[in-house]
Amino acid sequence: MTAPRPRRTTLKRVAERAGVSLSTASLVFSGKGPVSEETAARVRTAATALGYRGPDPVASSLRAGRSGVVAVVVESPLTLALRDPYAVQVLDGLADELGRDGLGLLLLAQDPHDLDELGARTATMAMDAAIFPFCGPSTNPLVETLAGRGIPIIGSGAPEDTRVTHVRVDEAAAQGLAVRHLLELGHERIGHITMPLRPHATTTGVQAMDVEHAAYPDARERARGFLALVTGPVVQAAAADVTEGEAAARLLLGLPEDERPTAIVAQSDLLAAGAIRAATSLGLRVPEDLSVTGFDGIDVPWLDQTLTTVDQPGAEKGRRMGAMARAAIGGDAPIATGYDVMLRRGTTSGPPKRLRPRFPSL
Amino acid sequence: MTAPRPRRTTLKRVAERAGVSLSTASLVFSGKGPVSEETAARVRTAATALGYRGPDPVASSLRAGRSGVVAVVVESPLTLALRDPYAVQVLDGLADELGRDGLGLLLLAQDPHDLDELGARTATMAMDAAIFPFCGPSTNPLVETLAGRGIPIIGSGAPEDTRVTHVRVDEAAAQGLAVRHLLELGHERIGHITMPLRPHATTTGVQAMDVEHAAYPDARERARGFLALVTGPVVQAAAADVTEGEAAARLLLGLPEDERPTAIVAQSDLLAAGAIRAATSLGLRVPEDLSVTGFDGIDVPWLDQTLTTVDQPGAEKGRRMGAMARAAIGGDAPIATGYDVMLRRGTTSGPPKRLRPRFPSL
DNA sequence: AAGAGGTGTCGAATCGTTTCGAGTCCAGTG
DNA sequence: CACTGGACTCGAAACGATTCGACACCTCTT
Repeated sequence: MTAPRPRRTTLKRVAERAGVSLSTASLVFSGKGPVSEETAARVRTAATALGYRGPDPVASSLRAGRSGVVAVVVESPLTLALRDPYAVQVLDGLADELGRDGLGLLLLAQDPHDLDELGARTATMAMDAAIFPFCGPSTNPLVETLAGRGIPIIGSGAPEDTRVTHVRVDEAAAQGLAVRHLLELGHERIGHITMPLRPHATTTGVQAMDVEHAAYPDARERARGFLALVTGPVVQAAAADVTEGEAAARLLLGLPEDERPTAIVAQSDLLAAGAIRAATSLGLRVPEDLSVTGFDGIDVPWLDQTLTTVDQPGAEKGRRMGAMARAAIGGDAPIATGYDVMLRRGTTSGPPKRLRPRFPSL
Repeated sequence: MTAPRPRRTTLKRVAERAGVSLSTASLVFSGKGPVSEETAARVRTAATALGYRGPDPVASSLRAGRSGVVAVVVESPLTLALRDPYAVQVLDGLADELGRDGLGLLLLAQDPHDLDELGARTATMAMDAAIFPFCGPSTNPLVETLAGRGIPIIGSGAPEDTRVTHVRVDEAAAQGLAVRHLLELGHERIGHITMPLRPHATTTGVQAMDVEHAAYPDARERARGFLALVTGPVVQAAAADVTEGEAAARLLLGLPEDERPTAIVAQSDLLAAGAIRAATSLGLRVPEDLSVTGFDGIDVPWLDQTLTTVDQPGAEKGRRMGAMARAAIGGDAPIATGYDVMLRRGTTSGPPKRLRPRFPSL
């Protein structure tokens, strides 16, 4: 936003040179009105001669009252958010769907240490809609700014605000699918690894109360879904990645043997992968000694197993949000929709091994 | 681009209501000119009363001749491109640097099956500069469109075009670092795994000629760097990911024992990780039976080893390109720059095991 | 008291399109 | 021949801001 740009060739100059009116020249480029082939050719020749670069998108936008840009807000540094293949899937579906309407995807990464910086940009960047596609915090100051500008906002559960139209998954029920599966297999001691419950989380055991006060709705709902079915130890991971998943699992597996869970329900596939690593390095076999379930249904090609997981097609979710944004831009009031997920059985869950029963059978 | 939007409150109406001129009202919001506190208050009151949402970014852009948007072109579906943590690092650095100037990052994913679709968007979206941050094809039709619009273009080696200003790494020399390292350790049979040499590549052995005709400059240059120092089997991976890296390595390790490489130079860390998996599953130990080197220097937390790799700080590279875009927008002619990388020794390389010497020592 | 130097305010021009309504011209119809 | 209806073209009015230069008006100097 500094030096002045060299003046560009304008449509007006082209029109003058071609000896037609500005309006006619415009018609030639937009192809909207009837223009004789001869005139059109003259205009095109003039354009080429003058090095005209086509209608200025900004001017078109001003006239059209629409910029063709949809903001996608990522509530953390990209390196963190996009570490998860699931997030990338969502983004891909989103980009694809927006592309269908010729809409551009403006990627806004929100630095948790400097929220205001992004606020300024959200206030001054041209956009027709905004999307919060990931499990971000339940409240976000950007919503205020955006809603204030009259920009339609789409989210997936978060932020929790009436001005945000959601693509909603019943996270609690979804997580419950995995727990039920383990219960049916006969597990009695099940541990849970949550995604971060709030910014700057640490990997540590948490209580039901911490869950209730979580800042991130997705993590909270999944944990609620877990706690609704069983009482078991819950550990929060500092980040939804393999390293922290492993650390969290070590906490659970470090319990005395008769308290140690025979199954771990992780809130994401990456966390589950970490749990499997922890088990392996402790000499536990999966699923014989420990069952593990994930969430998302991503590819984990470097894992030797197929995860039992709650399958949540990310690309489809992204597309759904993209379609909602399109609708909102088209002037339709966006409609919140639900979304179904399914349990997919893999090789990482099985019946528990009954070891050293406390009360030997008679 | 369909229904008309409801009219928004304009600055003009605010000015009228506040009883001041349009120019004064503008001054209040931009904070540029001297305005008495009293007048400013009146304007702000009027704005609130009318629900004025602040200056329209599009109108400002038109006036300023600048949109504040930088396009970032990804030459493949996002799921492919962002699978690589290195790419994400670059993107992160880029976003960060652009953010400093309040610039937005417009993410454009180019579907290899429908190049024209993106062409239309590049032609009609507002942007002040464009960046090709990844190892894309050496020629790209978008360059024509963008250059034709007079938009400055930044790239990292690709596309190879005089209208693109590059942040250049001597890829051949960089890859040579890894090869030299292995030669110094005493390896004599070294294999090479390349990233895809062209769109729609398959995992298969390739010849020097294929390398020379590669469509992707980065892969080509690295392979050249390899071939300049040793003659060894070269296998192309269909994608720069773990799965294809493993498949490619199997091809190399399937050679008869006395031709089988004792070391593999991979063009990316993900490929190297795949190679290590292949070795492990074949019962070969790394580095005792096989040395493996990567390229990029990313975190591979699920690997039990530390990769020996050519360290190429991605965030820094992204920042560099972002800074160049900023400069170009500021009106400075962008200057191509070079970039240094270093070999980082890890635990995946060591001296070769001398097995069954053909000429037993006397 | 005249001139210098600030403040605060305003009018008008400009940014580069798109689109609406009206007007011209000409061929076809009754 | 008068009239209707296309096909084509045009002028002018938006779209919503920013900014330059001019103009008051006031307060200090000298």
